[in-house]
Amino acid sequence: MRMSRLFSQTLREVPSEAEVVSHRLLLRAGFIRQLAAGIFSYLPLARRSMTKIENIMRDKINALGGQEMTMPVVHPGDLWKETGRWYGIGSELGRFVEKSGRDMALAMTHEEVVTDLTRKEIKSYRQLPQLVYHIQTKWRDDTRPRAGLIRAREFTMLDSYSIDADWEGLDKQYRAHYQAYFDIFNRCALPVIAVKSDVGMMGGSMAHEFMYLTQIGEDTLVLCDACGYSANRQVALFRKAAAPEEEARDMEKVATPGVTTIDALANFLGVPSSKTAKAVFMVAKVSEGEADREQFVFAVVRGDMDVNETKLANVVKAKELRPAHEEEILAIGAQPGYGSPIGVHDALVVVDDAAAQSPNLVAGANEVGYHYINVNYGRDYRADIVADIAAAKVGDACPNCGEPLHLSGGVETGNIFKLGTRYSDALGALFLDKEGKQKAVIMGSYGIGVGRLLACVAEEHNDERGLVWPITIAPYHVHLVSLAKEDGEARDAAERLYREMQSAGIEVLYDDRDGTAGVKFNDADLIGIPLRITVGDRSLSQGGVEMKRRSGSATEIVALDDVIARLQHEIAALHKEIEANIVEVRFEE
RNA sequence: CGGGGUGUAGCGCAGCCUGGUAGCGCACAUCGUUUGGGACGAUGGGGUCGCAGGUUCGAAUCCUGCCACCCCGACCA
Repeated sequence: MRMSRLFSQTLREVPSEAEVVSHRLLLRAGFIRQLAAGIFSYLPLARRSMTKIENIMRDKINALGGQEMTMPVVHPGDLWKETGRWYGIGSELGRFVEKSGRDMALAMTHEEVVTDLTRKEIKSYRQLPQLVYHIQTKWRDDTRPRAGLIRAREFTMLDSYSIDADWEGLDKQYRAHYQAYFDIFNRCALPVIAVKSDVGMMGGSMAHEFMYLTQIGEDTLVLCDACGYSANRQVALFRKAAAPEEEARDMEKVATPGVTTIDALANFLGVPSSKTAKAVFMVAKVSEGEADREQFVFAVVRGDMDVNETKLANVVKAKELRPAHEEEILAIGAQPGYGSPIGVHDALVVVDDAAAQSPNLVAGANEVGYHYINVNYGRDYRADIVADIAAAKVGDACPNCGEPLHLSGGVETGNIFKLGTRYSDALGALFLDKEGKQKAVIMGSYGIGVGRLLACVAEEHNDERGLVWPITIAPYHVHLVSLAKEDGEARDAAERLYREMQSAGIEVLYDDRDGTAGVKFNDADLIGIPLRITVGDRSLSQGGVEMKRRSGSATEIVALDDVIARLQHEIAALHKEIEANIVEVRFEE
């Protein structure tokens, strides 16, 4: 490609809307342009890189036996009503009405459509297992898109769907994806870790997320350096210190004027916060068929812990959870600041297992200015649910090995879900097994965001001058910079090299523009193509052209006749360096 | 959805407080001089000042409403 003909231009100044480095550089280098919040055009340079990413994905999923297809972006609302997600998902699902008056949905994911296809195509165990995939546009009307391609509303995603006759088959395909996904990220030179995660709106029984660790990440991960335990904070477990064994003492009301926080309470009574019970008031939205119902949720954790809202939402089967208003709290017989489950009514009481096992806690008296001491679960209050609803925090003990946990930010670049029969049951995707018995197919779904992956690679591989693409997904292999002033020896050499590279299959971006060396070098650094060849009178007088890697500072003079062979060697070497970094992963159950 | 901020040429910004019909840098076009790390000079093209009302002889500027975009939070794969 001649740069004089390239559609996009580099920007000297950063558009003011861009804050994170990948967004800034992708804009400045002319890879992307924003049309609206979270909606982007992918210009020719980005398109080339994304095509390379997609081809890496195709390689890896094809190797698992995947069959590529394309499912639509516009879906009938009825299909989403059949699985209940039309009602279960809020404004994030794009909806519109056809001219005939029929409800339609924009694809935010494709479980409905692939399961609908499955129920029509798959009749017998003889057709199973199956693995189908596509690379397709999704629309998720995120309330707050941000950070360029990291969190867009319209984006392209690889998603594959496994269909099996039995659970062993699902396990096998799930593990295969676990490995294949690491391979994909490794080939793109993006370091990721896999963490256990919440199943969220997908439903199902097990999920892992592939996380790129970075400050700008919006997810919080809980990690153990000692044994490698890793989980999204939403589901992270931790070992809770057992409460000391004590005889239950008599409950007693004590005056605690003006003491409304756990810290103040522990201070006032001279007890550790682990000897107190913290009350958290939430209101859950629970789906009941097509309607939603609000349910007051009274959560209790020990004072030294916080409620994990995802865990809580899961145990109460809530689609949404919000803090309760003061009037709602008073209405169930509780008192903000002095709340406890003792004597409340019309509330779903959820008690964390550690709080339930801790004797003689301090808890509110549901009366302004008073607390109870020596409150004991079972004797003084009851629960509808006892479960782990506490959030892991820095320094908590690892659930596997007991060593202290730490936290990190992460961007979710991919995820894998064991869907089980969540969708096949809902849509009746049934097959006949060997015995002629009708069964629901067992499914898994697996996804990677293409644009987000591109942005994460840009976030990981850059320096103060611009992007530094790994060879595997760089838009071109070689940036050929001509410093020829006018027609002459240097121009002829550059033109000749450009033709030779093209016929040798070397992908080359040729800077044939008029302009100064500074402008061209700066653009080359900004765009970040891995290899740079510079042709000018000076290099010719030194015996040829100058070759330089974008990632390093060393330059080498290469004779004109050797350039193609040297480049082929360098390109192969760069590929080899990426392959060398690929590590064997083990599947963490 | 709550809090904060910003909308003036493709990009970055000034002008707004104190109303008088728009300016700077970069980019773009032409010519000349330059040419190995963002050159110089000259000339030129490009803006219904986010949109709609209002106040006024007169609005980028003052008032009201709306919209868009960004950041923080809530939310979310």
